This record gives sequence, structure tokens and C-alpha cells, in this order.
Amino acid sequence: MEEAKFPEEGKSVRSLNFIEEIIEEDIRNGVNEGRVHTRFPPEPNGYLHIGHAKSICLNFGLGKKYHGKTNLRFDDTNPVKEDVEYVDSIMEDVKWLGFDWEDRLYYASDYFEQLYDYAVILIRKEKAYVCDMTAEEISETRGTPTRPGKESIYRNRSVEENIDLFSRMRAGEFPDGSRVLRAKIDIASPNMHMRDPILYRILHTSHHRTGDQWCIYPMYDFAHGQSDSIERITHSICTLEFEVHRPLYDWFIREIGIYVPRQIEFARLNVTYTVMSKRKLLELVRDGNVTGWDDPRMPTICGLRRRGFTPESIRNFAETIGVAKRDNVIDVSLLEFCVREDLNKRANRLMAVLNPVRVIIDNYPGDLVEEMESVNNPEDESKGRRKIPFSKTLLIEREDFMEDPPNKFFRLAPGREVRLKAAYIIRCESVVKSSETGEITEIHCTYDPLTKSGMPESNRKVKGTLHWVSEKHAVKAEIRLYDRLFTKENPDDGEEGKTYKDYLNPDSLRVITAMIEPAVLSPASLATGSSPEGIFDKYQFERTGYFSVDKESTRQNLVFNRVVPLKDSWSKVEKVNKT
RNA sequence: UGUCCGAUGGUGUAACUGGCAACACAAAUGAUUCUGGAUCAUUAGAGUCUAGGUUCGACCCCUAGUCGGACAACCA
Repeated sequence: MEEAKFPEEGKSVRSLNFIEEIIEEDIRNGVNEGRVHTRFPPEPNGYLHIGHAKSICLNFGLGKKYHGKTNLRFDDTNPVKEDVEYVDSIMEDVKWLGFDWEDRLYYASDYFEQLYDYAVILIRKEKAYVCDMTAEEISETRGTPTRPGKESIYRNRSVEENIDLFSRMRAGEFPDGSRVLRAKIDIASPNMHMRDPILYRILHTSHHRTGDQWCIYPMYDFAHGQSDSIERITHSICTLEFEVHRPLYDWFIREIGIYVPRQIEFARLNVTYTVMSKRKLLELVRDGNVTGWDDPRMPTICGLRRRGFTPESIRNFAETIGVAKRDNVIDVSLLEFCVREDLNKRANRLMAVLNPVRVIIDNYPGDLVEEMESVNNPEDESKGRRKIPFSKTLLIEREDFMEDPPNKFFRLAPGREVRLKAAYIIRCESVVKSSETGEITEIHCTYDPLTKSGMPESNRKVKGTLHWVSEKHAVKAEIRLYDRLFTKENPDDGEEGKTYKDYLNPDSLRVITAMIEPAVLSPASLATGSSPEGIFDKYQFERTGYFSVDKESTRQNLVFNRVVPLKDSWSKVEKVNKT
């Protein structure tokens, strides 16, 4: 019944994922009076990537589906790693993906005072104590997953002494690392996270929002659940690695005695031929393996955006991959399918020749220029039509001609005919080659004037249709062709002694110069980075792929990123022929 | 020698909660096409990690294993 109200959400009747089942059961049981409130809680210490996009779509999607709300909350409890630069980029990315937190933008740092009070409550209940051991001592006495830990000698300090010490920690009387506040739970617990976890550490570091107001900062475990509780989050959705934290999450909420949110864990997204950890992404940027966080080869949201992915395609991808608890690796081809599906419907077509060879129409008047006409998008008549100049000297793709073609080659070859898209049928009469290199420099053809596109006589069948540009009318553009960043499906799963860096694809970027039909510069088209609206404009270059205007593009110096090539069944035929 | 979690075509997600294992991507075939794209039609591919058990009936419940993942930061 919920589905009917959200026709845009699911194609047909999609079954519920396990989180939706939990939520619907909670609603049926009247938990939280049927209220649904989620949150997306990034730490502002890096740029968001496609894995975060999954979480964003999940959390905001659930909020929308169940007529609830979704907060954006920055989990900014560690000032040494965090920065406003990241806060800004995260907000931009969430908005770009199409989600709106309205007036519910929060920071864990907003709750520092409240969190401090919660800690005092625990101290008074004798559930927390100040521990003077060094980091090394704490680590040593914590034990191992298979061996219990040893209790701290400071574990049984009096409430008064703990209160005094904790307030003096806050007051800045002690240096970094000298003391921590710990929960008094069970140092022998089979769950490592319950072995008297640290609640607060001393950090004389300026925070990007609270400045020097604090010199003690709460740990993730002490901040996250309570922040959820303060915001009255009903379903706190996070990734699988926090599963073992859940008993602690529940313990804090219960011992402090506050509103009870419910933590639910799902499997994080992995995608083939890329890495997803913030640390590795940062290394790629820092070591210059990519040009920045928004390098179009990066799996970051800003990288995908610059590459030319649309928010719709990413949302649809998130919907398609689903949500479950088992580890998963999604094939990049699914992501590619999602952009193609979207761009096919929306991107205007243009003809662009990426690897040109000259074609001369011998029987075409040298000074004549005809205006050909073509639809901008065959999938959408409302996108209108455009004019394309045709003249005696044209450019076509070098790969579209073969002197000695195999059987299934449907393109141009000596004596053969092809249709030039939106223009005439031409026949190849001869070729001219360079005397030094033997490379073909000119293909001489004749055209059949009766076959002009749209004319009654024009429907003669030919095997192939080629894209082309008129040489003297064409516009030059830099094209950046991208391939997968890594040569291995799982770069982290390498041979002994190798790291993900050893599998970087040396050919992940190829820059070429292409010739594009002049419509690319027409007012109707905004393919120029100099106007803000023009950035990220997307086109399908007929028969080659989808392309997006790069942010470095100007009207004088066009730069395009290839989002993704078109599906190419000819290349498969070629491969078969070779073997 | 721990705790928690998971296991269904190549990939991912389902299976009305115990009733003929389905959908998408990828793959293949054909039709169609002024994009070797798109579209349409069709096909192939798993018998659900293993062994027992309960049941008229098990992907689903029970028992014991196997394999994989997470957990030993004053990170999140």
C-alpha cells in the first residue's frame, strides 16, 4: 500500500528490503507512534564517495517513503582530522544528489555540553571512571579478542574523585593523553568494545566549530548513539562494522536513561576496479595518481559529477543494487548501465570525430555548403532539430574505413557504399596514402544526390551509417577518455607484497583532440565552461559515447570528459575475428 | 581458540514469511533501426555452502559443521 503513493520509487511492486521490513514492523507495532526519522552522519574528514551515496539514498529514501524526516549530522568529534572544507563539500554533494535536510542540519559538536552531562550521570552511577593509564597501558590491559583484559587500577576511584578529575580534564589542567574517562562495564567481555571503552580523551586541539572551547572530546561510541537519541532518530542505519558496537550503543542509552533509537546495520558498497576507503582515496590524491578529489576517475561523488554522471543515474544505481547484510561487490558495468539509461533519454546528440581521416567527395561542388538537418534526440522529439553544414571535404573516423575489410564490416571500404548520417549515401572510389608512412591521408568518394536524407528517393538500403563533420566547419575540442583506475577487479586483493597501488591502470586517462560539428557552440548548446550553466552539459556523440563538458572548458578551448562509451557490439565481432 | 554477522545463476537483489526459486545487470539469438546505440522478442545459466533432522512439503525452522567478513585506534 505504501508503494502506490510513491510511483517514482519502485518500478512495479518491488519487495521490501530487510530494513524496510523492520521499519514496517515497528510501524505496525506502534513503536515511536509510527514515526520514522533517519539521519546521514558523515565525519567531515574527507570527500563523499559512491558508497556514501548508497547510504544517503537509503536514509533519505526511507525518510521520504515513510513520510518521515532525515537529518544531516556531522559527526565531528575528532578535531585533529576534520575541517570545514569537508563540511562544505559534503553538503554540496548531498544536495546535488537531490536530497534536502531542510532545517535539520546538526553537528555532534552541538551536543558537547549535553554529552558532558551524560558522562557525569554515568560517573555518579559509578558506571564511568577517570583512568590515568597511558595509551599503551590501556591497550595492553585490554587483552585480545580471545583473551580477557585486566581491570585498571583506577577503576574503583570514588565518585567524588572522578567528578573532580573529569571537571579538571575539561578545565584543561592535564596534558593530552594523560587521562581518559572510561565506562565501567566488563573488562573480560567477549566483545572487545565492552571492555571499559574510552568515553573522553584530552585533546588540546582547536575544533573547526567550537574553537578552543573544549579540550576534551567524546569518542564515536559515546557521541553517536546519544546524538541519535537527542535528535529522536528512530532508525539509526549504519554499516556492518558497527554491528559489534551495538551492545555498547544500547548500553549507553539504557544507562543514561534517554530516548531509545534503534541501530540497524547493512553491508557497505564495493565496486569493481576501484577502491573505496577514504585513506586510499586520500593517498591517490596526495601522491598525484589522480588530479584531485574530483578527478573524473575517482569514485567520489564530485568525481562522478565531473565525469558526467547524473544524480538520477546514481540514485537509480543505489535503488538497483539493493540493501542487505552480506558482503557484495557490484560490477562497474551496472553503474555504467545506469548512466547510459539516463543519458540516452536526456542527452542531445552531436556528431564528433575522435580520430579523423579526410573524405573528399569528388563529384560535390567545391564551393557548395548545404545545411543538413537532424533530430537532437531520437528518444525525445521535443528536443528539436539542428542544422549541420555539409561540404566537399569531410572528416570521418579512421576506424570507419578499411581497405581490406572482413565480412561483417558494415562501414566504408573501396567500392562500398555507406550512408552519412543525415546526409548522402557515398561510395568509396579510391584512397591516397602518404608516401612515407603508408598511412591513408584521403579517401575519395562520390555521392548520390538523390539520396539526401529526407528525400523520397533516399531510402536505399546500405549496410552502415557513419557520423562525420565538415572539415572547415568543425570545432576542435580536447577530449579526455577515461578507463578504469585499476587493472584488477579488487585492487586490495593482490598477490603477496603488492598493494592496490601496484594495480593502477597506466592508461586510465587518454587525451585526444576531436572535431565536433559547429552546433556544439550554438546558443542552444551551452558547451562552454565559461558559463556556469554550461559546466557538466552532456551530449551523446553519435556512435561513440556520452560526453560531459569539463569545468576547465572554455568557449575557445572546449574540453570534454567521456562519461562512458556506447555499448559496442562491433568490438566484440572484431575480437572474435582476430582469434 | 572468543564474540557478533553472513552464505541463493557470472554479479547483485527477491521468493507472499513452510507451498512450482523470480527480477535487474552481464551473456547469447533473432527482429528492427539513417547511431553495430536505443527498442522489441527470445534463450541459456542456480536447485539455494555441507551433513543430518522436523514436516505431506524446507532457500525459509532445528542441530552440527564448512567457508567468508567484522572486532584488540585516546579514529569514525
